[in-house]
Amino acid sequence: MHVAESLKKYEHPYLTVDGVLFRFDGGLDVKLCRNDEIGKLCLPGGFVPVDRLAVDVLREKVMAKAGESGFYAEQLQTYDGLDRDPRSRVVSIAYLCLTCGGTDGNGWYRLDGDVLRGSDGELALGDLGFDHGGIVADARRRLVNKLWYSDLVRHLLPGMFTMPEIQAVYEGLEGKDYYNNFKRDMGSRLAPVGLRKDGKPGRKAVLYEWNSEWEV
Amino acid sequence: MHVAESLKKYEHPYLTVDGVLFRFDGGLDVKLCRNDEIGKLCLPGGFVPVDRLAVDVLREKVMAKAGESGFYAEQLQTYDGLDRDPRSRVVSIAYLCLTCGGTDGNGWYRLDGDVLRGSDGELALGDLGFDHGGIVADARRRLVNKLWYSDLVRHLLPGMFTMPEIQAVYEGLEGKDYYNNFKRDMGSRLAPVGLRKDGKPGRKAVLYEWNSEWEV
DNA sequence: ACAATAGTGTCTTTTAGACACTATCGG
DNA sequence: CCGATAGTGTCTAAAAGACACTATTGT
Repeated sequence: MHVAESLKKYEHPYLTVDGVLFRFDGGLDVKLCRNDEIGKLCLPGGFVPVDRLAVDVLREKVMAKAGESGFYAEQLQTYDGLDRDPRSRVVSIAYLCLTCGGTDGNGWYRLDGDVLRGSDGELALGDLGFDHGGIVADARRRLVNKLWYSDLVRHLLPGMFTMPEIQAVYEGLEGKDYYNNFKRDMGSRLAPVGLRKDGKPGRKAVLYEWNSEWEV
Repeated sequence: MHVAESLKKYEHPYLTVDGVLFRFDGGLDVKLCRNDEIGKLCLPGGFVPVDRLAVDVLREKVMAKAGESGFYAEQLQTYDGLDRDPRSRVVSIAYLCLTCGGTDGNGWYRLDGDVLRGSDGELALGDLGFDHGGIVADARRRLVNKLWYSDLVRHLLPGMFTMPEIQAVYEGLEGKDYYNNFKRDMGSRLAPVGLRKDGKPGRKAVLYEWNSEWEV
């Protein structure tokens, strides 16, 4: 068609995806991988070609660069600053991604305030490549904001979990104490499916799964 | 640099912006303009060149195609479906835009459920071009969701307004009744700045402005 | 028995919903 | 005075915060 034709020679921005993959294990961890070109830790991601959906490219790149698959992903925001990549104009669609435990044990960094702690030492959010530090901060804010009016937390937990376990996720992410009111506050989100039998002392915990009836 | 070089010949998606500009005047109105190429009503917007910010292009295009300026704008979501534009792969960053009254009186359509009513008749959201019907629906949902935990409503109102006026916006958008509790619910958001003196019968209403101290 | 963990009950405080009533206006 | 419109007070119901207490488990 004629508009598309006239745009053939039109120089337009590159499009990329970046994934902020979180897990929760006593604290919030984010997956990072080293970018050899700029020599910094970055979010996994890559360029979006004409014939592929951003989220599909995301899954492929996160698998290739970070060894993770099977995670939950939803769009976070699109970053289009003119100089976010000094090499050329690159607009990036960022995704908030959640997983439970993770496939590959490497590349996880505990996000504690503005500092990232990994097995190879400690760095600040601002030390990440490009504008990725800000993207991680935005992703965490979104995750925390949506905790109670979405089912995001599901994706940070296994299919079955106990009340103390899910409460620890909420309390860790929100930095607040729900005392013994947590079950009450969960309302109809959870459905009991059994008892946990671990060798530890103390009363056996009831196992729950997410109630599929529940909706935001 | 070498990556950018190697990407020069790489065919990548076009990037556009689309603006969902709302106003509130007894009901929610959205600004649309006719796209002559596809012969349908569409959101105002256009292509993003390499050297410009999406939001700047948005303002320019909304001014050029819809005659509106001075509105509030925040990013809504990015739409990247492979076939959203049959002519070629076009990824669009959509913006939620708000204004009070508007500059140009034309092109406003009352959004009432799924139907759009304008001076030239009535159509459904699904009759808009591309995926713009869905984008409008997403924008309204976002606006309504953020009403209480953001200051979005400011941008739908003039600098000074009365309690019944702002209450009407909330009640119209949420479809619920706040009885006489609205002032209480507004908490510290508003600050009184005078009295409205219109010629109409009834007690004079107190004029308020947004309290700059208040934050989400 | 006891430390450790899970879970229940029950207060108080705060917030939300509903509406009766008072206060001003113009004509 | 009367119909309109704006605004206050108060009562009840529901939700949130805080914590004492009970219930099980392994050692």
